[in-house]
Amino acid sequence: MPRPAADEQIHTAENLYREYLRDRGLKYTDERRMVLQAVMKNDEHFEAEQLLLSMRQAGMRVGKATVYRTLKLLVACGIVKEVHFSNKQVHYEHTYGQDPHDHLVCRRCGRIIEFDASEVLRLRTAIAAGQRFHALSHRFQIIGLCETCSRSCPISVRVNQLLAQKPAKPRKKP
Amino acid sequence: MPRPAADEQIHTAENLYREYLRDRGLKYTDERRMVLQAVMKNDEHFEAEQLLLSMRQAGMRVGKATVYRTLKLLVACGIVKEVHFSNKQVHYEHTYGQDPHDHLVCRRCGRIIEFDASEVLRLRTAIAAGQRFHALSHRFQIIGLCETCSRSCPISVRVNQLLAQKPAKPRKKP
DNA sequence: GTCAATGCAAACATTTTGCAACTCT
DNA sequence: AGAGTTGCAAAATGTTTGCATTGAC
Repeated sequence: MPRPAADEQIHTAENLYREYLRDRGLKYTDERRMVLQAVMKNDEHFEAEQLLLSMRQAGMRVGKATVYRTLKLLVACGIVKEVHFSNKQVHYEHTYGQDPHDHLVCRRCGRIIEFDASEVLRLRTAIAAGQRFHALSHRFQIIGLCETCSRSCPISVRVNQLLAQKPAKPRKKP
Repeated sequence: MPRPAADEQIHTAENLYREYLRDRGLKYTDERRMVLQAVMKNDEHFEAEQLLLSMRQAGMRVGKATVYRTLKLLVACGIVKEVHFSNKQVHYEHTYGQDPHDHLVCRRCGRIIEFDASEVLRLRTAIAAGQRFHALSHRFQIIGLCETCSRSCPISVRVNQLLAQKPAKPRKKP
């Protein structure tokens, strides 16, 4: 499960990206190149804001809007994929050159475990065929408890975890 | 693919809900009852704001915050499930008493097609077992083009659809 | 020279929160 | 009576947009 990509891969991805842009009269700017690099060099999973931060810390100067705009491009050309782990921000992962995989998400500790997606792909093909649907991609995640949490986590605790409503504060009286 | 639930089902769901609340010292209020009813009677898929609106149109008086808070409860006790169709709001669906299913999402026209999830469940069990993971639920969607769109939609158009960035203007040649 | 891209700040949309008043149990 | 709940409006998020300026081709 390699996190950051090798330089080699970055290069191939860059070519794909460049071609994608050229083909539709878009420009290959410094910013777009930098975002691609940052995406490929960072952890596999990330969020937009996080990416922006890590880029700035690395001394690159980019605007937030550019990051958001560029991520869309990268998604469109298939180098990056959107993942919805939480209900808040979108998460991204660079999938270029990675083996297809999906995720197990631990509801308690948030751990993300990847697993090989071959079977899922097979199933997806079968289902799509049955519905005359032209499948292009999929999202699959299994939600539950990882080994550690399922051992240490009595049901009552689990249930309260689920209850997102805030702990119901102490009350003062008039 | 029944959209609204039968009164019978609403009743059973209500009991489950009630018990869930009682078990942890929460109260079964009018608002909570109304939200449940609205959820079950409306279309299978909906968004929070939409639900609020339909409730108000039906003459019920509830605050937005209550709707959001109650939806969380309903998710927690398994009557409602969150679905991420778009990157904007969360969508919900009431799953109580419905056959387990997942979705095909047409990228072009947004159509949602449901399919039986038995195979997915089987696969999920196998995968979870292999990773010593305790699966509780899953999210699965296949993204692509529905039959109609895949016929009428030349590649170039598809690609521009993907490109969420606004400009994506026509290209003229030098 | 053109047309597209950038950065910024303002706009947006959705969801969450603090708090006083209120209600179930 | 008292813990939990509500509604409201304000706050918090995360993401998008308008526009003047800058930059790629």
